[in-house]
Amino acid sequence: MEQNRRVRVRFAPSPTGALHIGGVRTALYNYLFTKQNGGDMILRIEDTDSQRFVPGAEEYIIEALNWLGIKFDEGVGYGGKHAPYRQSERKDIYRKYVDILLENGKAYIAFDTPEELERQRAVIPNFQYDATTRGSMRNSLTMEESEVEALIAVGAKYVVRIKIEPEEDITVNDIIRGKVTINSSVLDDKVLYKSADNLPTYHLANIVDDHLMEISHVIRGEEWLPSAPLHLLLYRAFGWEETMPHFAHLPLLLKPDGNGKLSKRDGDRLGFPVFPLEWRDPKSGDVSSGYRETGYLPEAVVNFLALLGWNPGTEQEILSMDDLIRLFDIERCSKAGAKFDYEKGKWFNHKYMQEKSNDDLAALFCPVLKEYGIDPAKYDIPYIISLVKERVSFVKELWNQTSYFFIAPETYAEKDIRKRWKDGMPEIITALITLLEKEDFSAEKLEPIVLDWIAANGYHLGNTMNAFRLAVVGECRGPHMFLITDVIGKEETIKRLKYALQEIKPID
RNA sequence: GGCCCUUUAGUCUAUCGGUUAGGACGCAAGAUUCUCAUUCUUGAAAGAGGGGUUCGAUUCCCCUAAGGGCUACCA
Repeated sequence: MEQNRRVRVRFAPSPTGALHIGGVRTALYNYLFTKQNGGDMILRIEDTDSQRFVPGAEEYIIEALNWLGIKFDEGVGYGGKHAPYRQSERKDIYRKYVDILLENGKAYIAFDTPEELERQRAVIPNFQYDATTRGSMRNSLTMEESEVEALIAVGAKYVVRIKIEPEEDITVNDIIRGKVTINSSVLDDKVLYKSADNLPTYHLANIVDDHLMEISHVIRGEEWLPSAPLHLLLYRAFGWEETMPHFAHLPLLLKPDGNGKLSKRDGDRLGFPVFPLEWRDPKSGDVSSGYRETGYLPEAVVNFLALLGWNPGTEQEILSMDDLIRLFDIERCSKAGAKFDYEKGKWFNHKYMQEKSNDDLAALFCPVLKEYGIDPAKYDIPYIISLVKERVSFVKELWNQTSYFFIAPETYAEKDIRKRWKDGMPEIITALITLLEKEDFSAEKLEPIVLDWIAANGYHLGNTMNAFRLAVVGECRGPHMFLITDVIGKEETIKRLKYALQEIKPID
């Protein structure tokens, strides 16, 4: 990389809805790259499509990235010396630069309406507005200057198009893909400035803003690779090629079924969230789930996403944000799209759950308990969590694993009744009640007493303990039995055993 | 259709011409255990196909195929 230019990157989403997980990864890679280089991270909102603007999207994007720990130095909501950072507030700037292009002959005015273009496309196969066709269209290249002026004076709608010179090989040097060359003849004279809303298109606004905001590296999705040559031509047209940013086009995140890139519209259709945060579409009212609400830890999401398209080259997979900033290497990014593997995401969350302290998990779990009508203050929640945490991947799953600590079972798992509540068992449980009633109930004391009693009477250890477990828990699962009885106490344990004796009928 | 990008197990990937092709998720089996889960151990599983270049190709080149992207007054 040439000169000692300060590293400045931007994440430039369009506020057309929730940010999807692929966009999050793009933001993450930008962040990792700029932070490891001591650079700046800029948030620019590209709202030049007034038709597709969705209220709330901008706030959503900021909140989502904030949740994930991706921090900005400048931009919408953060301020900075290049403000404003919302493109809709930069109209005058774009107009000025469009005029420069018009003056130096790099762009021209076209009066063709969308309907007229539609007709051309219907009549001429593969119609493209370019050097071969613009001579027969209604534009400032084919019309008299006086006529153009007259039309504008009358208020005729027009667009500004870039004038692409044909038969020139254009090479973009991509950090990830190397040199990508295409011939200018396959490019069309893209609209730079729209008549519909008097706003620039992405292409123009993007180049002007990246230049003005002194962006050093453009790290974006592969869907932009085909228009990169156009962007290079625009830098040239403005005479900015010397300070043009470096480009890196990231491989796309693909649907797990292998049909296309992951998109916002996938919502929950694929069986997992595609959004970082829950999103309620303001128009349809549809709610799509988010990673946060599903119970993901932000560290897990960041770690998982970082490894979709990049890896450190070692066998280490659990990486904190600081690790990632230190190890990230944009040149090591893979080139091929990555299918989104939700199962692996779950595994990451499990790993991060295990690293959380019991107190931290308790703080996350208490709201869930309250939803179920349990008062956490009455229990030692961190201790209960310590008994079951290793068997869950999400905070919400803690409820399935701990509900019997708070609520006595009313039904019993049929397969466990069938296996463990056989003839003679009710009598053994009745005898167990008699034993328990006179014993000390701490786990360490009770365990040898009960085990010795089972052995002394010649009962089957597995069957007896599992019947005991079935009566107390409702099914045969959970942590060590005497740790459970220790938590729920003598009175409750005996109550549950007595209840089970009336309720459970052996199944043959 | 045109243009561009890509191609190692089901999935994410390591390998920068010479390896028993490594790791992880998932899957299967076993061990541990009063149960389920965790954990541990083991296992099955890959270089798209065809040509070159080379003493030697997963690795470099070409062709084909497949997948993906773009092809709007959307980003």
